[in-house]
Amino acid sequence: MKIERLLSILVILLNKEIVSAEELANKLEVSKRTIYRDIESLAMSRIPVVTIHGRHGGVGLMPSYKMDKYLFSDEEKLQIIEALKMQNNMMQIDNQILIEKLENLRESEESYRNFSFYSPTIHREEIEIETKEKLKISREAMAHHKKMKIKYISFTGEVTNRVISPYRISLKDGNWYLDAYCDHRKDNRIFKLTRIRECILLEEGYFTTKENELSLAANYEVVELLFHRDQLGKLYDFFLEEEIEIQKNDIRVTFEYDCNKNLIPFLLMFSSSVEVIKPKELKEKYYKELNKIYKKIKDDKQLSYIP
DNA sequence: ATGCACCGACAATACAGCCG
DNA sequence: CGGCTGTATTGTCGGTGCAT
Repeated sequence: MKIERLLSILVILLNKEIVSAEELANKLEVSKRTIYRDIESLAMSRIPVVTIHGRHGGVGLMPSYKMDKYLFSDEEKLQIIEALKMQNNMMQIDNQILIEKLENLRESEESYRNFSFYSPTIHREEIEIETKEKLKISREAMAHHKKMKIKYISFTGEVTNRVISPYRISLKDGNWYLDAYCDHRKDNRIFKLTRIRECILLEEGYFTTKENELSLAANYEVVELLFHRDQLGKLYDFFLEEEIEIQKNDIRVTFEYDCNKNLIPFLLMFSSSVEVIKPKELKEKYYKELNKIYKKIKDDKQLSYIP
């Protein structure tokens, strides 16, 4: 009977912040004195019971005990720690104390250092440091609803000075982007962090407006490319097993791609080791780009040895 | 001042184990 | 089996101390 009551008290305490001895006594149909003896038994079993004196006082459990024994399993705590570490490494969010608290709550002593988010993007280490600084300013701007003044270089090299109100940071295809309302364009725009050359946090605040999704409707088309055999290793960075067809001398890759997005920079990564089979429009666009490069080399007088 | 946790002392009750 | 004894559990009472 006593054991059953002790368990009942434990369950009640796990579900409530503070319970008075009288409430427990009424619920379990015993006297308050018995409840106090039970609490003493729980405390002797190393269950961290805390009591609060005075008005609105009562009996409760240490919050860490609830977290430790009731809410999360060791595995679940580990997952939270990993997510926090990722936030810490990638976003420079100072949550070290929280991570340590959670690590202390884990049953297992084994430290979890199998994950590293040291360099999450495709950029050089120096660029990564610069980007993290921009991320920090952007986060601060979003947290305090402050505007930012930026110098931005567009894809085509056009330089503009803008005042923006950022509302979202995203990591896509190895690059950081900032979604923001642009005072200059009077519309929402997406800014690639590496192309933000100067960035200052302004005192001027902004009101949160409804975020507009800046995505055009996807328009998928089948793309077929032919790669040189020696590109196979690189191809697995971008394509699925079923999209790659290994042939005798080359590799045929067939995949669906949103033709609103520019595929040319990707193709140029493979220099002469790639050939566009279809669609025809992409092939033409690609050759046009190659022609531009060829013309540039041909016109360079310093390179007299080029035929 | 009041409400509540907390505790000691003592009594009542229930139950198990032992013995004749 | 019935009585005795020891132990565990619980309730009552009265008091102390702390927080509001």
